[in-house]
Amino acid sequence: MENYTMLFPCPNSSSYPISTTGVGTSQHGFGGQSSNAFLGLRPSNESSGSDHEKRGEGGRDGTMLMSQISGGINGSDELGGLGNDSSNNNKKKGEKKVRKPRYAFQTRSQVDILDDGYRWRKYGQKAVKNNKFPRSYYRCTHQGCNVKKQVQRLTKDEGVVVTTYEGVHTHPIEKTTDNFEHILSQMQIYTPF
DNA sequence: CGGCTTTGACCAGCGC
DNA sequence: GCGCTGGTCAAAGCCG
Repeated sequence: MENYTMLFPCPNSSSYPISTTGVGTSQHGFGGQSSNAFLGLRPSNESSGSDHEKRGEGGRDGTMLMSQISGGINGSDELGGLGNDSSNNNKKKGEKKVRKPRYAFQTRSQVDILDDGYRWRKYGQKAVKNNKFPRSYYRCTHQGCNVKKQVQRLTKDEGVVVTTYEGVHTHPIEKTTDNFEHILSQMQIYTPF
């Protein structure tokens, strides 16, 4: 499966009484880059170099743990396409497959789709192995924006939704609401018991 | 009628 | 080489 690298420190956890847990198999340890990764979704170059060194600063007491999935090969943040012509350049023939860095985070939420201010169109759904819930694939509907996301609910804990973003939006958020808080408002308060 | 979801088919990568 | 799995496409249907 994919490798997940944490990178969502969410500094003041006290403000938001939600709890999200880190996405499972983080083989690379925390990559705690304190960026506004979420909604900014800014890729980091480190995925390409495999110099994942753990900087324990972030994520440990964070409420939302964000993960970067280095799809195994190379996160070449080029994020290229973004508005490129029809075919995505992810798969060129004869070339090493270049995969955009992906960011995943788990949230406890009743709803699968967190309204992050962007508009998404569903383009696929697949049953995944070892999971009784299907994984849904969404694409940003904004013209020229190639951002994708996957949404999956965990079998182990049906209250946990794993959202994986891939790419960076090339346009401003469409709903200018305080989206992050909106997201948080949709999350269920997590009590360990 | 346009945009979105659903769903089966197709394709590519990967492990055996 | 083959089968499995993940990811995407595209046609059909639904809904506002």
